[in-house]
Amino acid sequence: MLIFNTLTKKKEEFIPLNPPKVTIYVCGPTIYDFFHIGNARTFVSADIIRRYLEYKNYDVMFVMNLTDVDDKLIKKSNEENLPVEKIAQKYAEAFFEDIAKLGIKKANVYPKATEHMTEIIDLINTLVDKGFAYNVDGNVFYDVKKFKGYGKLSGKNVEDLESGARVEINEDKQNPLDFSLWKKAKLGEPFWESPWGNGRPGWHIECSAMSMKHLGQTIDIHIGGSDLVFPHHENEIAQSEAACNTEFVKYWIHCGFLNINQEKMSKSLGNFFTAREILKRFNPNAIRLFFSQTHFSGPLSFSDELLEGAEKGLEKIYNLVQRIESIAPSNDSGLITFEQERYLFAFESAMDDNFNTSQALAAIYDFTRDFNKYLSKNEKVPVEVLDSAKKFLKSTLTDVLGIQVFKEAENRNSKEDELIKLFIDLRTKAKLEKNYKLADEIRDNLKNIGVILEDSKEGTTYKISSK
RNA sequence: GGCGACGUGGCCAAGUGGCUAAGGCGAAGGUCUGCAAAACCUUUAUUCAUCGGUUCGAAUCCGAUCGUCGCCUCCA
Repeated sequence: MLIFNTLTKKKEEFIPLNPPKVTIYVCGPTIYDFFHIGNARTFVSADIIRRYLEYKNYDVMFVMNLTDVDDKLIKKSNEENLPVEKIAQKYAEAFFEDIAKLGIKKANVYPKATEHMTEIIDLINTLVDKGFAYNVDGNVFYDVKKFKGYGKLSGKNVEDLESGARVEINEDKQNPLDFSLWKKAKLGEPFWESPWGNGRPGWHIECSAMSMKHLGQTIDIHIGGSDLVFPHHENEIAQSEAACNTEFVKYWIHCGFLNINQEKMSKSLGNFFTAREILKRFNPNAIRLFFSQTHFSGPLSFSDELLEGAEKGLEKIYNLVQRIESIAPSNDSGLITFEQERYLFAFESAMDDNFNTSQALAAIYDFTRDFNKYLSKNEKVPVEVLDSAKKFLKSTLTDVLGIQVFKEAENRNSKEDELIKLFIDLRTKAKLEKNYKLADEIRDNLKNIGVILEDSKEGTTYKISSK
């Protein structure tokens, strides 16, 4: 299995530190607002990576942090006149609701910065003791020049960055690139006691501390958006490796942005939709399919039209699932079978190559087309064929890509089912009497309430519109 | 200014040295149907931004040009 590693800029064979265990850390949200659909893309991508590793029988330990104290939270707290904890609590709840709707599997741990102050302070202490950090009047900074490997992830060097001159000017810093490990509390800000006085941690240090605490000094995979490569992840490496003298992360995985009109969707540009809004308008399975159509590392443009296209694709798969479920399996011998191994092979080969979901989907669509064809040609279908088809769709779409396809049918209410069948019978009678006007009226009216009738040789079936 | 990514059919998007350039959406025609829908079939890129080069052979490697975007400041 190959994974593209941002650190080496190459696809590398994936060899976990302690197989079958795999440790994954994902940079989660700062819980000061609802997350947007671009954030959702990264969360879903990380979820698919995790699901595929589990599919491959790895024992995955998955950690996603929640940043619950920082400048943005403090700002929001002032705006809404609520304590920082309340803001954090509110948006943490919203976060869990939204990721559940998106079908994202729960992490093993969701560590929060405020619950790891001891670990954070210990880590800063180590860095100060080792001479990698310095204290200026209660503000502790990391001394970038002390860490030889600084820039190895982002491909930047300290000199280039200095000449860039876009770095914030702070007279306390020895070097403009040095970053905060501990921020001295200003009046009215939340604070924790520390050897350097009251204050709070800088943004980068929490990830180092929490990753170490929950997953160990060296982890297998660290996932985040491309905009975190520099400075966030670069700084995490500097902190962790300086403190531990061991490699921090074996494989760095970065996700591409969601673009609107060819521009990055971001809070600061204001061109974003919250995942919440989008979930109100689109089926979460269609959203996940939409994400999977493009490789996670590249940019993905976002629009209603594109999402509607994904909905149509999903519909095609739903139709096949429904068709499979409506068929009575046969136990006759000598029936024609369907060879489905090659589709699974194609799917796995694609996923093995750096989680190439768009190629993996092609295998699923090929299966969909060919299996539809098989069903049309064969009146009787053996039990094993139906079972293996279901198994294929479930393990590829649902288990790995997180797209639910079998749920709809299970949720069908039996009263509703009887009622609809009553209408179908009435319409069938009308059709026999060649009363097509009435037949069409029944069909049209049912369609208007989201029940779609389909005639075939075997009779009329119905499906509930996915919208 | 420094660093980096990308440019494939009407749209989205795989493929990154060698079988007929995946797949989805859309469009057109057809099979089936009372008509639809669904499903299936056919058509829709002699060509991969442009121009050069390397090679027996390039969308894929190299160079130049044009265009788009990102990071260097909080950001997934």
